[in-house]
Amino acid sequence: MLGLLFESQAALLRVLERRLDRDSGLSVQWFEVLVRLHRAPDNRLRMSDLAAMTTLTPSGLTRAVDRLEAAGLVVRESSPSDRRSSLAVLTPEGRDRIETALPIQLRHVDDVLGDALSVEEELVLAELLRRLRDAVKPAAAKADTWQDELSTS
Amino acid sequence: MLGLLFESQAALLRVLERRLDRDSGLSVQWFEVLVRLHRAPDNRLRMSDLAAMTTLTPSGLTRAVDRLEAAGLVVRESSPSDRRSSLAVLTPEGRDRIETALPIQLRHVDDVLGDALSVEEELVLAELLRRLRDAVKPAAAKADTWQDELSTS
DNA sequence: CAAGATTGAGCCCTCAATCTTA
DNA sequence: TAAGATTGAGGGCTCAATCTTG
Repeated sequence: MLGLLFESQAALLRVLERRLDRDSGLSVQWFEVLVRLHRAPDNRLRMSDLAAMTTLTPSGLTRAVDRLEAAGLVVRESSPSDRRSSLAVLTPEGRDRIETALPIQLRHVDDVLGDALSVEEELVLAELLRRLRDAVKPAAAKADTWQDELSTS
Repeated sequence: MLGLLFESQAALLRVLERRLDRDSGLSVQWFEVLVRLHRAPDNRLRMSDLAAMTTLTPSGLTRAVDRLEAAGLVVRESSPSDRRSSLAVLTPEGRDRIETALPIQLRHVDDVLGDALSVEEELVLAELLRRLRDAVKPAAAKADTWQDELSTS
């Protein structure tokens, strides 16, 4: 059961990150960050909130945003309310990039999942995984936007 | 749905690898390899088969076995039937190590999963994940031993 | 030429420590 | 003292190329 979770995730990740890189030139981490920012109000999010929403640690997020900034897809702004925190903000170029990549990637997800599960089974799986995640990572439950975007996948 | 799979796996992995390292001094990759060898006939497996059973690529497996060998938990032997392939073999020390670690880690898995899901739900989740994995990584289905070991988890 | 295993190069992540502000 | 973010050190993984054997 635990092994299955790891294996299925790893195998799926292999296939999908390959396609994501080939079609859109993005890593999974970049994709995660850009999707979150794209859905966020005003296209901006605090670094620590972003870290809580993705599979990255705060440290990993810092490095990822460094590279996204160097690539021109994101910029950092300092928070007006709290001088300790900084905000990651999507640039117009980053916006274009994720808006192009998203529908392509969603189609790939459909392809892969559609072969294995029916629509009803996908819903059951999603529900069980949500419960699992919420138990292990409560922080993510608050900002739960992925499945809005990916619910048909 | 896709996001949930990644998130739940990542969050679970964080928690469990922490405990595995603290209690048994093993990484998840080492644990995977040792479990597979422990269950294999004669405690030995070809490198490529081992790679197909774990979340590692052939390349990653080579490095991991290098380190396991340096740690004295595994040794390499050349295959008698095919001079191209080598076999990873569990040492007595490796055997002790995994036999100590396994029950501890299974308890941790129970702790974490038990909070989130009922026994019936775990079975459903396992079945769905198995189908998903088999669709994406057919190679793993052949050597499907994890859930024997972890079915109660 | 294909299969099995390995290595060289490069990338990126994590932990722990550090710096700044609340 | 804690929260937010970052960096220094170290480790490990992947891809692509290579070497050996079938």
